[in-house]
Amino acid sequence: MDDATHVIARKTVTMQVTERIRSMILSGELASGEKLKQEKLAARLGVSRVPVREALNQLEAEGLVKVEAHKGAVVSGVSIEALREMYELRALMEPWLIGLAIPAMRPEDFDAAEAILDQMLDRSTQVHWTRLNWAFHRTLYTAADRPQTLDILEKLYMNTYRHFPVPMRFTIGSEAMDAEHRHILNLCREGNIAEAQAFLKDHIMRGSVSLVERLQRAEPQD
Amino acid sequence: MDDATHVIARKTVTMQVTERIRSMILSGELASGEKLKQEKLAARLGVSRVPVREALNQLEAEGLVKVEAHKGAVVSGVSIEALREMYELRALMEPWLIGLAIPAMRPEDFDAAEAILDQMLDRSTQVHWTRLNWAFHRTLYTAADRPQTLDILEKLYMNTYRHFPVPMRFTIGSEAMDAEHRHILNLCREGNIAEAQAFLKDHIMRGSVSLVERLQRAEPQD
DNA sequence: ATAATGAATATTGGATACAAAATAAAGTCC
DNA sequence: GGACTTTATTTTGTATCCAATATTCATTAT
Repeated sequence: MDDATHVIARKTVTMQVTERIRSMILSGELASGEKLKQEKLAARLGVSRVPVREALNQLEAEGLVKVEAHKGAVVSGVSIEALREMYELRALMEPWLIGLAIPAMRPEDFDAAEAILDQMLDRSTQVHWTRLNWAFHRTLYTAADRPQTLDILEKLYMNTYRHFPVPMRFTIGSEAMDAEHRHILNLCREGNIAEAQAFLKDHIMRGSVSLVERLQRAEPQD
Repeated sequence: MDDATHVIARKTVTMQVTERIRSMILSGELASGEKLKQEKLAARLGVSRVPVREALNQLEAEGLVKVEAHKGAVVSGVSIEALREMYELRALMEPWLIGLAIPAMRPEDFDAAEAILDQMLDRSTQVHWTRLNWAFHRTLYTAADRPQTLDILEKLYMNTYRHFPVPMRFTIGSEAMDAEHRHILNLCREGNIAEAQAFLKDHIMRGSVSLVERLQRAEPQD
């Protein structure tokens, strides 16, 4: 087990703890519904309870945990309805964003997006597929210069992708998905705003139904 | 179990401090850019620094303060560009929401909305005009049953209305504004989704340009 | 046996104490 | 006199300790 050798300067302990717990949640190491006891986490990370508490509060703001007064924190689960709503929001906001971005996009933006797509084809990096996927989408929107909107979307991403059932995390990086991404990128290159918006919206909604169907099959009740 | 004396308790100190500071910011008692020193606030509220710290972190998540490591917290100002973006987001999300809500709205929803409009005409309550305004809008959207979207919008509201210049806080509750609100409500009653969406969007954008113009006149530079 | 009641334990919330960093204030050198 | 260095003070970050609340578990009564 690696540990302690992580001497991070200029970063507050709370920040480090926050990042650590966040990545444990996003990776699935901490599953939905799991109780996060301050003392256990503090001992495990070699710090006191205070930064752990602040980290848990921070993560609650990000929607990753739910903390109730005097009861403690649990890794937040997400209902199928909530997931649907998140995708609806994405389908609403992202086409709007890309419409603003396209006229402002520069060659380096296209290159950056394409580089990410190439990375996604690399089998060895598939573990991080979800992160690369968001990186790709975000790259398309940066030229729009709407930082608050991006923040909102980033939170939505974190809270959708971490709920992908395990088998799905590997199959989603398929050729079909790659083709869709490259199609979006091409439409951006051509400056075809209307088409890009429409296709992007469909792209997102396809992801939604695909995920929801999987989840409903996995746990029909509950 | 008869006395209604202290039944209100059940609230953690951190929550109380959070609400107190939040209302101080929203009311303008704490102005944008003001430094919020933990010790001062703690002494003023008669608590230790710990709940104050947690409150400041919570308020940062809400966008009301900005806290930098080792430097402290300040009441967050908002640039004109940021305000514009917030209004854009509202103009994007609220028409979508109302489109979902209208088919699901019930008589009591209409009544609740109208009651709020009547309240807004009461001169004595004008101090809370901004809150009533949001209450009205939110009432229009509750039937849509999109809780996460409402949360996002609520944050946006808090961060736009508190930047209204003081004179504006009293003039905005005008007859013209009231007429617009009632027009929106009527369109909902009629089930005229397309018109309601279009008018609502214009309504929001009118608010945006009105606010931005005021702010630019107030502080032309910066 | 089951439900209700009340101690015992575990866990979180808050206060105090200490450490680290930043800001303010002297002091030194040129 | 001004800029840089160094010291002192202030302020925030973290750890430790105590208090409040929730949870568990044994006890008792029905």
